[in-house]
Amino acid sequence: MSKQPKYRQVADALRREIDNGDYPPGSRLPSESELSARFSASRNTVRAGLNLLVTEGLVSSSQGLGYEVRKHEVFELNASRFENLSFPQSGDSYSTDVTNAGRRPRQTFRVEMTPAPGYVAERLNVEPGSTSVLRFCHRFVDDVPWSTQATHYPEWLVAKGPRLTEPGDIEEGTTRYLASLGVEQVGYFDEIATRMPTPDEARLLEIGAGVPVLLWTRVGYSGEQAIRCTVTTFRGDLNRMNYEIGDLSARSENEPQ
Amino acid sequence: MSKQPKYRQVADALRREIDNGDYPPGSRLPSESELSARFSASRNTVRAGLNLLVTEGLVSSSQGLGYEVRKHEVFELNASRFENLSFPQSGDSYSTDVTNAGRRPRQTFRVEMTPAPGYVAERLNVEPGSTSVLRFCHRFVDDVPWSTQATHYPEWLVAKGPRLTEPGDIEEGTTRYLASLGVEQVGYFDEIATRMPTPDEARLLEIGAGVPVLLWTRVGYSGEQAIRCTVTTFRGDLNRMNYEIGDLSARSENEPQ
DNA sequence: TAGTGGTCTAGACCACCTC
DNA sequence: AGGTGGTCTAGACCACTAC
Repeated sequence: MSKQPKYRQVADALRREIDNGDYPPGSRLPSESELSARFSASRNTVRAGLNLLVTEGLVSSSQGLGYEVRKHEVFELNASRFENLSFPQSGDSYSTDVTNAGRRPRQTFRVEMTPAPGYVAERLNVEPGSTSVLRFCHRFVDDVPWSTQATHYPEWLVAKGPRLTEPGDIEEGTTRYLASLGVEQVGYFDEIATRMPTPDEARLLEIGAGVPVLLWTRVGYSGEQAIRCTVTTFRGDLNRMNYEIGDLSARSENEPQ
Repeated sequence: MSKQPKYRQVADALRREIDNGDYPPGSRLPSESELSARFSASRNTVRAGLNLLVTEGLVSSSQGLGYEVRKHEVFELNASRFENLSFPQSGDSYSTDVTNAGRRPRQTFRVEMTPAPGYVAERLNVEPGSTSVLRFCHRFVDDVPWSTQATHYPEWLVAKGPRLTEPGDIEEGTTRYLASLGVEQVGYFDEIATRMPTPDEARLLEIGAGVPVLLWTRVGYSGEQAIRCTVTTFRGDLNRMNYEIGDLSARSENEPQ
């Protein structure tokens, strides 16, 4: 073992004490000056150590209040059932999911015509920069920013389904609306990635340092044609996704062996 | 617009220049002292700005070398096909996938008997702390640490399949071996989450600051029984997962509309 | 050897929160 | 008012990389 720099010793000691339960989730750490005395280090050095814990997502800090141990409450989203073709739902599946979990959903919504970003154009199989309809949701659970969702529809589809450009919600859901026009989604291609948020994302989702985002890109197909590309950006500390594959009908959830 | 602190101005300016292509991926940023002169700020302030970019995953730094703009090369893993029940593969699916991509796979491997961690016990439906077999892989692509994979099997299954405890690879694959004993995996339950790496994970995967991990937990079922729990920890900057749902057989991948 | 980033200090002043 | 974290400085010394 090589000698660790002092700020790492500070971080390691505090991390151990947090893992150990000395500082449970939601509790406050000692102040910088107390830690400075305890570790015989300058305030700056202690700050460097605390900053490590912040970027690890273990604690958060706020001016005038101190450092708090993060609590993690996770919302799980079933991506196989979500909008599943065999489980048709009425209305907005996000709102029903959240309400079923006993939480209060809220969302802001807007529609705009916009050139398709390269990433989206590629997946919709249209020319980069060609016009697309963007339907954008900013979603909250109990007034905490939870995720953003941006769905792009290609121009040719708007000709068939002009209501896609309507600024308000589509009552029966866009999937159902398109199906009523004979454009039925028969399959999805999902991509999942993670990275640190851009400054814009950090602002929209009120993410502090040390929290990554979970990116979920879903392309919906009707036969050979891609008809939509939905990019959902989740706060990584609050969300988890799951998929069911194959036959899980017999699965028992409770009694241990 | 409120006035930003100086170290944020430094970060914002450099971020804009990076996005703008002034510093392409793989290139080096000016040295701290040069930036210090350019922004009329102390070296410490410039360092605070650069540290922001590091924790955002945009640049990395190394002693004696300077700050380098990260390049992102992503490996995509198809989780619906991977070990898919209808697409049986011979041998190790990881190695074949990587080789098919024209890269060189390498892995270290070990087996141990160990108490099942709470997280795993819950998913295997066994008592927390009861014995399980852990088969652990540390995987590299072209000698870059890529992921770790820990598969736990419950004790009762080892009685049926004693070769699970063999320290070496199982030639035909564990899935196939278990099937030959009448324990066939008929379905999976996948969970996907993200967070910042623990210090241990950061060491194993050689992750610097600003790179989250992607956690993939797969529980395999044979009828009502959970027979394995596999936790894969990916470097978030190098990996992406995808799932295919429904009927994508007609999907066209190339010609724009 | 020269230049780079890594660590550390001591002290100053500001902004925010609680009482 | 007093305590908390947030910002910033000037300077010192160390460790690593390149030449």
